[in-house]
Amino acid sequence: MTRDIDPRLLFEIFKEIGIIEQLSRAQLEARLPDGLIAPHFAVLNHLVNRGDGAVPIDMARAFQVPKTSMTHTLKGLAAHGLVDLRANPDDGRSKTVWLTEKGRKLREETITDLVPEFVVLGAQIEIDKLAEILPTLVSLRETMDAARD
Amino acid sequence: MTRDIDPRLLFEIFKEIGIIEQLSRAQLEARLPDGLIAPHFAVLNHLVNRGDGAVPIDMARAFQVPKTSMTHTLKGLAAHGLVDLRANPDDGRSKTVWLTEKGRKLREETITDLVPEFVVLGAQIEIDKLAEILPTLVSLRETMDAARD
DNA sequence: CTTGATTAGTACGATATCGAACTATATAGA
DNA sequence: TCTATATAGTTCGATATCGTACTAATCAAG
Repeated sequence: MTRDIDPRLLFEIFKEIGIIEQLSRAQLEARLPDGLIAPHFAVLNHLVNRGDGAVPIDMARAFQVPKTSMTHTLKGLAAHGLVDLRANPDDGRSKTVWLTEKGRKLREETITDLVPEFVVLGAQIEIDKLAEILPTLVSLRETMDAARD
Repeated sequence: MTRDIDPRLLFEIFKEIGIIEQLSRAQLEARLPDGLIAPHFAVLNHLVNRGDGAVPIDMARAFQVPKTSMTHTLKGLAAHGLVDLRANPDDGRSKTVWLTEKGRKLREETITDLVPEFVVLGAQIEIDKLAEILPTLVSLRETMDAARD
């Protein structure tokens, strides 16, 4: 016997997720230098996690943003000296993105700055419950991600 | 014995939430008429849930956006004939926001359009798990919301 | 009441997002 | 090899977001 989902459940979940996203983004951006916003940080973070030398179009796809938006974000990061853009030796149309020491350091410091905030938050909610939702969030994200074709 | 949270857990949760928010917003906006985006829908939805006649500044606070952004969003909704802006009889500085029949209908139809998408999604993930995360998301949102002073 | 401080909304400018159109390069098929 | 198509990146224009500054109305202290 299969059971259909109550659409209102997903509606509510997405509503809560939207609010949490907004609040967490505000917390992050409050700790970033002037002129930098969440997408800039996300790129720095991505480069640390996945490694330097990524191609802009791949990052645009990873973040689900138009390539024009990625161009703009990278331009901002480069202007702040946080990444270097180099030609891609394998493909004359594209570039590769490299973290500078400054970029690496900014990401590191921003995360450090966030930790106390996270600890306070962690003290006010049940950590076990938080740990439990992560796999479901990952699975939801993966399912939605796979569905976009 | 108290246990500190691992900041990486919250970091991961916020990362997943950020991605899910982006994907769900894309799904929503794909179903909205040209010129309308997620914030417009959020306002319509808010007015249905909380009732007509809300004051713009209160909605700005509810959505955690600057009042200038709310002015802009309401202007767009009014231009599309989805809300009416009227003077506030109780306060000459402010206005009240009222849904038009068209606005009510658009919200209704958009939700209807989303249902099939939600059903497909619901068929691919464990509904029980989804139902379980909602209370934790609510609690996380409430805690973060309360912390912003 | 009067006056100073506060509040709601808007105008404006800077930056962000994103679709359409364009350029340069790469790739695939004859 | 040629040529048509596809792809990466940029430019440009429209709209969105948001901080600053302003106006008008309200509130509060005396």
